[in-house]
Amino acid sequence: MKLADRYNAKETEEKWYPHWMEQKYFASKPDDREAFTVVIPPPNVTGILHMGHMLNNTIQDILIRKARMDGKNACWVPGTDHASIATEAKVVRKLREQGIKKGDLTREAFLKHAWDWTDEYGGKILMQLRKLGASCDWDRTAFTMDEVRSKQVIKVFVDLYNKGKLYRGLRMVNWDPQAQTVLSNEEVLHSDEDSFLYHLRYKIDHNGEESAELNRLSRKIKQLKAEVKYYKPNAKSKGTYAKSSYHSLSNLLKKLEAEYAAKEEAYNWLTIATKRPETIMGDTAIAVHPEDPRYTHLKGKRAIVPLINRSVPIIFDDYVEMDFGTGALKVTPAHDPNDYEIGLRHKLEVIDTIADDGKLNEKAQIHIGIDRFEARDLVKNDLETAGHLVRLEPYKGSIGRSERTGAVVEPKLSLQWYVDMKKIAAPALEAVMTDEIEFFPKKYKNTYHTWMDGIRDWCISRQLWWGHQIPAWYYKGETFVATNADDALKLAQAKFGKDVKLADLKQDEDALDTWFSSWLWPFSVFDGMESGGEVDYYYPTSVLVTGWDIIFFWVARMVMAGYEWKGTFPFKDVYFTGMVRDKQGRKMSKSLGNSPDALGLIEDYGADGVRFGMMSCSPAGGDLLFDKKLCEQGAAFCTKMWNALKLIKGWEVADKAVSPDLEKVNALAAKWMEQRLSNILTDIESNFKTYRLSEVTMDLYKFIFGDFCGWYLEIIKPPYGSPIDKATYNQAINFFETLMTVLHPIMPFVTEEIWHQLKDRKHGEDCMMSQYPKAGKVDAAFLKNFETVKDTITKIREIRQKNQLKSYEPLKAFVQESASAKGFFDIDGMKELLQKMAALESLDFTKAEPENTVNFISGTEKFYVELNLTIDVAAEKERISKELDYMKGFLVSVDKKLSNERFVNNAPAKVVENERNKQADAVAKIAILEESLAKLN
RNA sequence: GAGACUGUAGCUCAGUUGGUUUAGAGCAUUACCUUGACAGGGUAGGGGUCGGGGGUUCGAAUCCCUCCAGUCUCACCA
Repeated sequence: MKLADRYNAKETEEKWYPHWMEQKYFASKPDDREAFTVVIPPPNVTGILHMGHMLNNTIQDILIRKARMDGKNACWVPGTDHASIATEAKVVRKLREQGIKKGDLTREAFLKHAWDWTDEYGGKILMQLRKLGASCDWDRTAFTMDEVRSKQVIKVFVDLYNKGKLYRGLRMVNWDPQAQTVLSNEEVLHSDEDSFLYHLRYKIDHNGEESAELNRLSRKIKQLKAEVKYYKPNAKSKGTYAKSSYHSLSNLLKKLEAEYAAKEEAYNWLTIATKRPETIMGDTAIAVHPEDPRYTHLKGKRAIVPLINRSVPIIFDDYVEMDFGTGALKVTPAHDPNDYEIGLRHKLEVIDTIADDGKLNEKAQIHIGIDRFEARDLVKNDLETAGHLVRLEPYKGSIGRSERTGAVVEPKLSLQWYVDMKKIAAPALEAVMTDEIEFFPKKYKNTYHTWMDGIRDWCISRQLWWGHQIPAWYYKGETFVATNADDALKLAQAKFGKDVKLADLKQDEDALDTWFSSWLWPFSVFDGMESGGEVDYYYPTSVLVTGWDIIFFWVARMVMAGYEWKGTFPFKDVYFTGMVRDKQGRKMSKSLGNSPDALGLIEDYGADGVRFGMMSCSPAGGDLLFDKKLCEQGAAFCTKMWNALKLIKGWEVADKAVSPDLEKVNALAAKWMEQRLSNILTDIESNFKTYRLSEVTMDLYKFIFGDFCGWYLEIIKPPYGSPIDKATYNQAINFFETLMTVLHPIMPFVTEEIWHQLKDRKHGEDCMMSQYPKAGKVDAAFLKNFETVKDTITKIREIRQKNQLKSYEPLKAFVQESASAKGFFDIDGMKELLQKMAALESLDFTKAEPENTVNFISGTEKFYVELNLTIDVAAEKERISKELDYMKGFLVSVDKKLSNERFVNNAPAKVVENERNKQADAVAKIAILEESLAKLN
């Protein structure tokens, strides 16, 4: 069969993926092999594939395919999560477009819509993963809200509650007014934003009590005014005395008036600074620092909240920073976590002035029904009009926004469910710190440590319907937590007697945070709460591949869940991928429009091209700057391999080579290939162990492009029109086959295709299921010699190029006779190889420098190439001098080391010996060069 | 405010416990070659005082200190 002229990625992909599926290669059942398990970070069920998914799923697929080829029972479990906030928002929006309000629907009706939506769009992303070549066990596809997973989520909730590690409490929470749900701390993103610090003055309420000092001043001013009037110059006044009295008195009056104004301000007014003037209607105190001298006189006093004229106490609390703002703080316990704490300490009233939707409520008294940000401007205007706005100071401060909706988070007092994290965090922290679970890269241990150390309770209830409804039932102020309503009823009856009926119990309306289901993922996908089933075989999983951005959301919590319910870690290794950025280093985002269409890329460059592109730019852990060019390079790599296949398959095969010399050359090349293969396999194994997959990718790229195609195939390529010998042909096919196996995990499609083209295969014989080769022994001396011959060839090519000789023009060459040179050319095929590759018509030993030649050193040998043209003596001299200088400099540095007694005494023997060899080499080369130079003079 | 990380060729990065030629790769670039697998090719070359300064050491891109520049994470300063 004739091979296609060009490699067709699309055709290949459409051929092999279904074939692998039919053969059930992706499926895994427990057996007596070692398990290699990976659970997919479940993407949002209604999401679409983006670059981040491409990256981390490519990595997972590479690891899984490699493990499978290593003879392990590889199991990659796919699935999706229900993404409660995001999905609910999408469904709500869609309903609104149809003119349906969520509030008008019952929970059941709404959930029906949500399930319809999920069924329609759900799992699309998993179909897209197949295009990438992902070898997931699709029969195991799980969903965080399917029956098996839901059952476990509920069980976990009940279990934690019964163990006292879960509680319901009234706390200051992060409220998302847009999604109208509470959020966990991790779902709030803080960033600095420009705003203002409003300086507002509150009137001090002295309860009718007057200031003696002010009264005294006031009286004085009155007197003075009268005097000033008396001395006011007019027609009758005469003399300088009157005039000067008038001036000094009126100056004094001015001073006193100013003093009065300042004293009056200080006595009657108190200025505070706030970012949120719209919350003053919820103020229930003003706080100052107990040791602030500016405010000591205010002990026991009260202040009047502007606009609504509420009298609130002035309290003293050392939370207040004296040097921030004005040193005085308005206290609004309902709308600020710190104020809430202060409120608790001072038993302050909590007045909640903002409704769930972010609009002011009737408690605010003014601007009711206006959104908080609009209200901010309105209140500011009101305050300005009423003379309470002292000044506006531009201010940059941290603002918390909802990760999902982007809405500014509103602190709010609310009754919610929490996991008591301190009670489950300890083993999870230790596991990572002691490397029982190993992080790649290591630096994330730190991040993890900091977070775990200061861990705060996890708010898990959400005011949403799309999710697992909280299994808590309420009756007469009591809470009954059970896996189902009947069990809850039993609990209630045990407490309140048999008269309690199911209808009397009211189940909590809220749903659970999505992460409360995904943190069970490594065992819930195997229905693994209880042991005895498959979970015993597959758990703990081998490695988790995920972005570092969800280290707290997901990774840390999975570790905790693993220890809590399975008594051990959920995964042995964690490989954190970086974020995919564009080539300018910007985050990929919809608004920037810099995020390439993932499927479009596959369309353009083939799945293998894209996989190569992703891998060649992804150092472990670092962010990767994605450039389409790398995919292009990947696609070109496929073409290169395809062309190599065409070359080999195009050869005519004979029993023997055209000459015995060529057979020797081919045998030598085969030996070299074998050695290099062992060499690279050793590197690949160690790089796989440390997840340096971009190294593996690049090493293979260079090896196949350079060593295999550039050298090996060029060496064995038969002369034009001649056949190749059968042995060499088979070797070449075998090497190629091995290379396809080695590359398969990274580029599965092209390797499968070429692997099949290389030999006739039986049905069910496939590259993806073949065994990954193992490294053999490496003969370092041999490899070094081969490098020397390659170097010699290169140098002869260089001479040709410099002298503008054609690459095929035959040349005569000589080598300086010496023991080492003899040894070198004793290697079978070495001489013939050099002659073939450098197009030499002859290669002979010589004792003296032949006429008309230029020379060079390769390894420790001196070579001469005869040129039938006049040699540019000056240029030659310059070239040799340059090399001589380099060698001399080099020798100096080596000599310096060796003449240093402390080096010789302290450095390891191997290092010293190495230096001695370098020295000897350098001395020999310098001698040769000097001799050549002398000849030219 | 606290902490972490990074700084090596035009770009993106390797450089694995300090010693394998006085620093490597891919891409880009330059010159040349190219009817014999491959212009998505071949051959060769240029390009870096390893952010600056100081120190430890026989020896530093690698360890320590300091400064500079950048990135990120965490944190309740109104």
